[in-house]
Amino acid sequence: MRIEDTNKLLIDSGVRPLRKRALIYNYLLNKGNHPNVETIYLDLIKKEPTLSKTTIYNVLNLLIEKNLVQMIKIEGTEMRYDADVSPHGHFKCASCGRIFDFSIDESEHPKIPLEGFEIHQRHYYISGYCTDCAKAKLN
Amino acid sequence: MRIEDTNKLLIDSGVRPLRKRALIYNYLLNKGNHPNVETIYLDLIKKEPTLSKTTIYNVLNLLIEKNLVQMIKIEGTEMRYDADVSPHGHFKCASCGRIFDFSIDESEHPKIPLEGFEIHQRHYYISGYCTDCAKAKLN
DNA sequence: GTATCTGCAAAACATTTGCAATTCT
DNA sequence: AGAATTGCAAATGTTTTGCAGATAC
Repeated sequence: MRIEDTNKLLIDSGVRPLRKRALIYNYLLNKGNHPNVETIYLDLIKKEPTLSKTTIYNVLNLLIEKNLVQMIKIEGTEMRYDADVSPHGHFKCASCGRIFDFSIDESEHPKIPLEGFEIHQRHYYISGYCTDCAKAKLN
Repeated sequence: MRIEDTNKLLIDSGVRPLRKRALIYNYLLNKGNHPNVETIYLDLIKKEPTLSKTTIYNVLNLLIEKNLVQMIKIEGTEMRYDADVSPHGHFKCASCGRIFDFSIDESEHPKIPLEGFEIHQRHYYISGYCTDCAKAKLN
């Protein structure tokens, strides 16, 4: 996705499309993985040497508030960030560390046996071995 | 559960049933909630004044390794700990902060559309408002 | 008696905050 | 110009680590 299209998405959500904001959001949209702040920082300072981690935190928190990005808590102590806010699950491979997205059909969401509870968000996290690592283990 | 029974569980999992280990595991088993390290510490030093947080971290990491305890990452940056390692979900109330357990029937687990992946753990986290807070909001 | 465990203090990280400088319109 | 944003440095909060002393068997 081009920066201009990213700007448009920001404007549509009531966020002023500032240069560094758009850069960070564009990065998340295009990479499609689930980077931590460190990775975002190291990747982006190549093209934007004055970018700081504080700004990355600021922007991410803003984008989360505007529901353009979601936090993923699948790694140890750090947060991962995902520009795909549609309902989907995450699989973390315990061996290679990669995180895989998978879709969950609406009809497949487990019923929550909690009477009168109001559900806002669902997070489905799976851990185990991905195909590659499961195969490698057999050898 | 009595300490003697906790000791037995530890031995069955190949863990030497040391005094402070058993104390911490027994606490988690009996409380049945999802305390953070701070809460465990404050509760247990009442009866075991020489207990340190370092030991709590050490013991928890050992119990996790032995699959007697699982980490729950539903709060901001801190870890919560749960001695119930059977498959179940957690609901976090965004208003009062309480965490509720709920069971998920085996047949209800969503199918994971990832060919050849080996699943070890499933975490299902829901956030929203609990019944009490949902009602309070209406007033 | 020896290996293991514990606990203090310090280190290591991730994230937030205060505030002055910069940028945007 | 004026309001919002940025970035440095410091603060905060959680978890880990190094190592000396204590404990278990």
